[in-house]
Amino acid sequence: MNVTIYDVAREANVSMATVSRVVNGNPNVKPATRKKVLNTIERLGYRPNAVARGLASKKTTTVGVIIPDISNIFFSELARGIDDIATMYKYNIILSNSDQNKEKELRLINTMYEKQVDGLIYMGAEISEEHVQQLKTSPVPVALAATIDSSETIPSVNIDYEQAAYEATSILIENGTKHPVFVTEETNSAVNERKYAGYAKALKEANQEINEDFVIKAGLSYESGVEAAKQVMELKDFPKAIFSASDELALGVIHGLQDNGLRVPEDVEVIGFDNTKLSTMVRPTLSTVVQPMYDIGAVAMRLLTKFMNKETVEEQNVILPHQIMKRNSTK
Amino acid sequence: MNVTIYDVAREANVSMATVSRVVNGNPNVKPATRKKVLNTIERLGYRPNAVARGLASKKTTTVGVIIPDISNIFFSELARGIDDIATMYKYNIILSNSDQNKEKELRLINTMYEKQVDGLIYMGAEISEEHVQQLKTSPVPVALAATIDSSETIPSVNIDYEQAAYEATSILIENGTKHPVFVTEETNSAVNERKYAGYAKALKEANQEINEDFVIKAGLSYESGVEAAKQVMELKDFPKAIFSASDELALGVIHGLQDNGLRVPEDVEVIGFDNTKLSTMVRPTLSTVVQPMYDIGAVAMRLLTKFMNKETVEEQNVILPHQIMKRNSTK
DNA sequence: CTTTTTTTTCGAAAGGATAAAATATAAGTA
DNA sequence: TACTTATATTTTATCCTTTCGAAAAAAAAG
Repeated sequence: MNVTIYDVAREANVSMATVSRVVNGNPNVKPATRKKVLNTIERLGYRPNAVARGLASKKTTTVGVIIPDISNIFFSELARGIDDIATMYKYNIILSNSDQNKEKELRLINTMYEKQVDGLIYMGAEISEEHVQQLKTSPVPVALAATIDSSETIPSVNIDYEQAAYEATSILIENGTKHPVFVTEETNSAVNERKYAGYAKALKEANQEINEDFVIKAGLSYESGVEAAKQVMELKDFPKAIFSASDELALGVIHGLQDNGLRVPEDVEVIGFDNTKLSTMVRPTLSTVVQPMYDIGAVAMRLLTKFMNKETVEEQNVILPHQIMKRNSTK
Repeated sequence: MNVTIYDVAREANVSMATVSRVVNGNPNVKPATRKKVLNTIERLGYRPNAVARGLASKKTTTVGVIIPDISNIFFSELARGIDDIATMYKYNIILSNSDQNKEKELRLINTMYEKQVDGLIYMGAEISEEHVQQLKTSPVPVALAATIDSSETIPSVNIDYEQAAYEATSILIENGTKHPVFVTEETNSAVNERKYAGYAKALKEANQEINEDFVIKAGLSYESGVEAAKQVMELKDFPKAIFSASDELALGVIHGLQDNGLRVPEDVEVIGFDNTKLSTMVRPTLSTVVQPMYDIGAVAMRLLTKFMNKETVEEQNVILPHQIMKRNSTK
């Protein structure tokens, strides 16, 4: 049926091993032989079977990518960074959505192992003990991207969320709002905790006792942001500045405010987080914390290649630089 | 090193075949034996090797997905639909970005074949003769998603782009603009041609001679939209209505207009295409053609499963219904 | 208690490559 | 020319399952 390496070997009058060497670009092949084999391959339309190769070599040149939701603009940007570097190093990615569902996450990790991926990139909010257990006993290298496990035992690539949140909040305080509102995702993740910590730190530094009414737990979506804006307006004497844990939420917040006749930034300032493409797609354009999503994905994948090649890695927990991008939603 | 089916067989005092049957849920196993094997599997921590299985069974339960750019909100939504249905049918997806680069596309198709995917979902703008050739001689089923090959010989899932564009344009005409502007992507794809055809049809029906100055070729991005808005404003006596070939472009157009003091929809109406999440994330909210991206992906994947199961398929070229969502960017 | 039928289980052959050891050929040196 | 050394090539084993025909065991029938 299908043309195999054996067919090529027979037709070219060489052994399978020689064909294999030609296919894999091994230099130990006499030019004349190489040419002969190449011709035969061409003539028969031979296409190497990566599955057979994977079984024999124990390498699939495939890495698993577990992602909360690829249709989310934040994660899709990360995924793009991952895939570009994967391609650069000749890997393909098996991508699966977890919806941050613990069962599904654990199952997916196992599926990836079954599929014999050479490495795994994992993204997710809550890293439970079971997660750590399963990832630490992995048969292949693992790297977390934009994901924190509190034990810090698994290689990862992130920014300094606490510091970033601290800076963002501080800007609002400096601009004159004593106690800004924090609109956060209600997900119970280490990343969120750190953002909160940074927010709290800035308040403390300004000698503000933290008021939990000013911490609004919202969903992940734009609509939750609109909703959150309403909640903010219901606060009596509500603060004139809002720090949002994501850009999408921030957009919702801005529109929620505008829909109720408030002006941004004149009446209320808003600062976002992530610097997704969305941040330039609003009016006013969104001031935000630049989290280099693409780079996080790319660096995580690069890190993974190092592990897969058994290169030595100096620092397993990479912190990428962030910055604050001031646009027009803040003064 | 690794626990294999052979180890399990030995420890459980059965043959490999029996273990295999247990693992695959084959009913022809005595309950007592099943239990014994299951215990051994548990005890040894056996995990089936999907690569070996793939080689032996010639099925990898993996499908290839070639996508222009996963970080694009339109495609990531499609991808999500694909993955959800794939998961439902126990497939995993190998996802690769093509950037609509012909070389890369052709190379990726080949890579997918090498990896022995059980099927392939392809998305891309320009389907050349070579593409058709390579896809038609595929060793596995193929389905196009939101992608048209003019020969219509490859199974596909789309909406009726011409009709949709016709309807969108007609609305603008009915609202009082004799000859709306069409801001389109400059990519030379069959989908774009059909959108143009629909636009032209609506004009013709309104007895308007088509003015090519009113057809503006832009890039794919938001920024191109902003740019396009400027071009529109430079047209003397420019039309008061714009039909944009995508939502992202439309957002750019709206903001480009607003940044120059024009009001939407009072001064200029804008209608988009796709109904991505973006369409509700602008002010005014965007009237647009609803293209069910998620469903297109899902249906394409479903179609593919039918082919992979060798089920008979009534219609290979599926046309999903579209609709017009009127929001606030039109009167 | 045979014989027949049905249900379980086994053994061995694929499946298509790679990898390590062994052999053959070519080139270099004394 | 004979002997090393280096370069090419072949041989054989292995990777881990599934699959299928055959054997064994169990259940049903006579």
